[in-house]
Amino acid sequence: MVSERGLQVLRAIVQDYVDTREPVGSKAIVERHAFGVSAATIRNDMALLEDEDLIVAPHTSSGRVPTDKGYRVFVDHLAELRPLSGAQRSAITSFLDEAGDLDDLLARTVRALTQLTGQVAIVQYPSFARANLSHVELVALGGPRVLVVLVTDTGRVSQRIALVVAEPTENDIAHLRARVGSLLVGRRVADCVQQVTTTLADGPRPGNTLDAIADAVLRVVGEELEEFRQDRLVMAGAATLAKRESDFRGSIYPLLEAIEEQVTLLRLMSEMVADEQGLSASIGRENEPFGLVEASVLASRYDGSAGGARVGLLGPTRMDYSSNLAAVRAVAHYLTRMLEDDDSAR
Amino acid sequence: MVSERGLQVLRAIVQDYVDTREPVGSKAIVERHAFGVSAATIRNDMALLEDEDLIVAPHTSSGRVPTDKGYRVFVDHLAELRPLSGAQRSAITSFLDEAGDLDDLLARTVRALTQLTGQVAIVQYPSFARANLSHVELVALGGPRVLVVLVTDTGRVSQRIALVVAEPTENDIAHLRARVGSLLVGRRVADCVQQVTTTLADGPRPGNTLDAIADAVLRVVGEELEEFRQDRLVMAGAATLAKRESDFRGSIYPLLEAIEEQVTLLRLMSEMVADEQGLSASIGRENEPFGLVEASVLASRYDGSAGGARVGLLGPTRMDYSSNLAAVRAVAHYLTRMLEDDDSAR
DNA sequence: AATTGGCACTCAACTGAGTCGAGTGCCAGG
DNA sequence: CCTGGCACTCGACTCAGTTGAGTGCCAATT
Repeated sequence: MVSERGLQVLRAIVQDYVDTREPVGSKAIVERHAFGVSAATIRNDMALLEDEDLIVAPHTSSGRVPTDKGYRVFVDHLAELRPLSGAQRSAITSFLDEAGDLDDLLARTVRALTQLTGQVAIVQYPSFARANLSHVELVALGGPRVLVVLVTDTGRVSQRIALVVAEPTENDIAHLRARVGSLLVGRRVADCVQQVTTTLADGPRPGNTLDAIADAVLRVVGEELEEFRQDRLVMAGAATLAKRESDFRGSIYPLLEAIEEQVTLLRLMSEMVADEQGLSASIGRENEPFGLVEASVLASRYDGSAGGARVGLLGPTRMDYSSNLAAVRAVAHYLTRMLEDDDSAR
Repeated sequence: MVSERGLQVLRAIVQDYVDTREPVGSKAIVERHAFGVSAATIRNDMALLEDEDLIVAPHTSSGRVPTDKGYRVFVDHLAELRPLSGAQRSAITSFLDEAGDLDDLLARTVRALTQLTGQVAIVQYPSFARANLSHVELVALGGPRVLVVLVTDTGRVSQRIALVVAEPTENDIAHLRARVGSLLVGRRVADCVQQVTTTLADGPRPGNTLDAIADAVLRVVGEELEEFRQDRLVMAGAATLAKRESDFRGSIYPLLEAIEEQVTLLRLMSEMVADEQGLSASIGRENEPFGLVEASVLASRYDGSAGGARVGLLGPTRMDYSSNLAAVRAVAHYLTRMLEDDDSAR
């Protein structure tokens, strides 16, 4: 079993290794940290830590490096989150305060987070499945094209063009608007999807032109709603990976690909288990199913009236967990506040 | 002056170097290419090419490598575009045929191009400044929020929410819609911007609530129009840079950053000068003002009823210009065809 | 005048021996 | 349980020597 001092040694190793990028030896530890004991004692502790698979020696005779398990213990038990400086805090708030709509706010959030941490920042769009559909707007664009606009009560808007069989009259449009509106407005997005599919399935074959147009419009509405349910990510700082490249044994290709694909990261983030503070971390090999064995992801829940989602960052396993976790927590905090306060801006 | 055979030697050097990634020597050339002369003769030619700064020897005694100027001559005079295979052509067309709206079409275009070339693919949104505004739609969202939707005759749609001082009535909305519509509908986007700013500047201070609402709406319309004018890029394949990393002497950081920033690439692409086929290339040091000295950009113009823009790719200077230029040309060709044919889908 | 074979020369890349030193494991003594 | 001491390991570095691909140049050939 690892002693209390053993854990302090682990903490020292993690901190120094993150700092210097070099394996940490017993002598370096007694020099940099005020343990009241000799190097030989530290060595004994290190031998125990190695037995527990918390640290490992790259070569028979060199300093030790934390294992993924070591980082995990550090994050769970040893890391003291290093709070942001006042300047940083006010920089974040003023930067986020200037945001216009939701898209802008999230874009600013990732930029702030990547700036703060030097890592790849990620924010998940608030999930809209729980939002209610508040408006359906149809606009004849001339010819066989009808613009369909959906608006939720949480302020998300999306539009798409439906191609219909014939040019609808103003009257047709008004009629359709009423028809679709009564079917969907006021319902939750998740229910709307259901509603649309059953209506399309149950309804009689289109008997006349108007019915055919209605069907086409409904199909487009369905596609659009489907997109509401899909989560999306906003990211920034992908380029920073190139700077940290030496932190990765292999190529950064899988990371860049995951960033481009998004779907892998979405799955990863949604499967992370948060602690009581809403913070979560997935370290190194824990990301094996996602092909990101040399990376860590830190995330925090944030909330808004639309229902929350996650904000976090992606970086090499060898990262400064104390600072980065604190930054993620702070940004999530401010993001939540922005979304609660100022409903109007969304 | 460089002889005709000298140029053939340059071509051979470029091709072999791109192939093998290693400096090519005189002996390798006579082996791989059927020049009817001896290695010594080739050496003489190579000396001349070196005088002209078309090739360079990394070390006193090793094979030669093309200079940026050498690539330039190759691209301008020597490259025979290697046409795509039938399978590739039909893959592109069927992939693009499935596209829904404009966004989807462009997304598919970059994916096809990055697939084809293994490089970073880029497409510039069609410029909308010449398009006409065909619809302005206002929707009261309840409370002080008004949804503003703009539609151009080329099918681009964008929406944004305006915050106004008081909740407008249905009547107010109808009135505003007519007012803004008569001001802008039918005009070219570029003119609309002008129109909005002068109206906002000249008009009297808002005398009543409705005027204040009108002002707020107009301001939002102005912002939205401004965004129409800004060009945007769609990209894919950034991760491929990590694979080709060894082709870059320095870090790929500046490249990833340019990709993330977009604005650099936009400037670069807009300043490229196309040949009579609409193709253009910017090679290595020619990109110095943009900080991309180890990269090349190939681009081609494409056209649509909305007015055209550019599609292209970004990769290391040491790339297969023959294949890549052909791929860019082909993709631009199909994209143009899609945009001409099938106006309805946009 | 262009081409060619021959030849001396250069220089990066590789090899192998030797040294250095940071760091370890272990042990006997405090 | 801690500590100083000590033998040991092994990567990193240095240095000299070798190899070989490739060049530049020149005199001879066509």
